[in-house]
Amino acid sequence: MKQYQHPTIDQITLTGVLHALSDPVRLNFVQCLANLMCEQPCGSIPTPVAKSTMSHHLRVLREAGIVYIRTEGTQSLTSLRLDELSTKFPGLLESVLKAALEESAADPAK
Amino acid sequence: MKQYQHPTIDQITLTGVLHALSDPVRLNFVQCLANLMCEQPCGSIPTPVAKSTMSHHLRVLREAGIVYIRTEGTQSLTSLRLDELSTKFPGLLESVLKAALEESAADPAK
DNA sequence: GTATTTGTTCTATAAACGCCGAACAATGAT
DNA sequence: ATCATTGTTCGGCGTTTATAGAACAAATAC
Repeated sequence: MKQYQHPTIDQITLTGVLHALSDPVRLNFVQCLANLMCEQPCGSIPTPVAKSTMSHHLRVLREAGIVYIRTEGTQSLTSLRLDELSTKFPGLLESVLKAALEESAADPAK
Repeated sequence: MKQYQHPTIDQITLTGVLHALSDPVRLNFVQCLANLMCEQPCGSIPTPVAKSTMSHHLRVLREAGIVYIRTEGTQSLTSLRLDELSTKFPGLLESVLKAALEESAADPAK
């Protein structure tokens, strides 16, 4: 397909990260990514939105520095930039993911 | 003046909190609030926006469950709901504030 | 009473956002 | 070459957002 541009660590901003994670669809996707612990094609994670919408969300996550995307064949493999984010903002993504987990556990609906 | 409505702990959502903190003006205000360690009138914290805009931002922070606002005389006193947020999302606000501090330390401009 | 202070609400505007379908691109399979 | 798979990009639509100024409300000071 094509190659993607990713921000370097010092280009990542806190507000950018928070904004990217503040959308339910994106947060849920990041949560799945963290659970699976390995890079995933976009299609392997179920989403409630159209694929063009998901492409937009992945772009936001990528430009915020949260995920790394590479292409292999026809699919684009997405992985969390966990190490780099932990370097830039220690504990941040961890506590967000923990909070997301607890919230979804407390609310069995949806 | 008037009294405000605040969400209960279980009405607070993670995406709501993240969204509220993803705006630079709001995040900066929350940072100041955390540093001062006590409730503050809105006007005591310098902001780059008009007071009507700040009123809007405070409303967002209040409705997200991040701040508590009460009125005394003509001024409205704002305080962080740190304890309640720590109960709902342990470590979250702490790591966001730590990240904000480190980011502003790394970038002496602005 | 009038004036001052502090903040809210209203109205408007411009930008950003989330969403989708259609068209397109690139790879892989038949 | 044709078809299927996997995503991206584009155009558009409706909603939300950040912003500010003007008008308003309430408490305080004079």
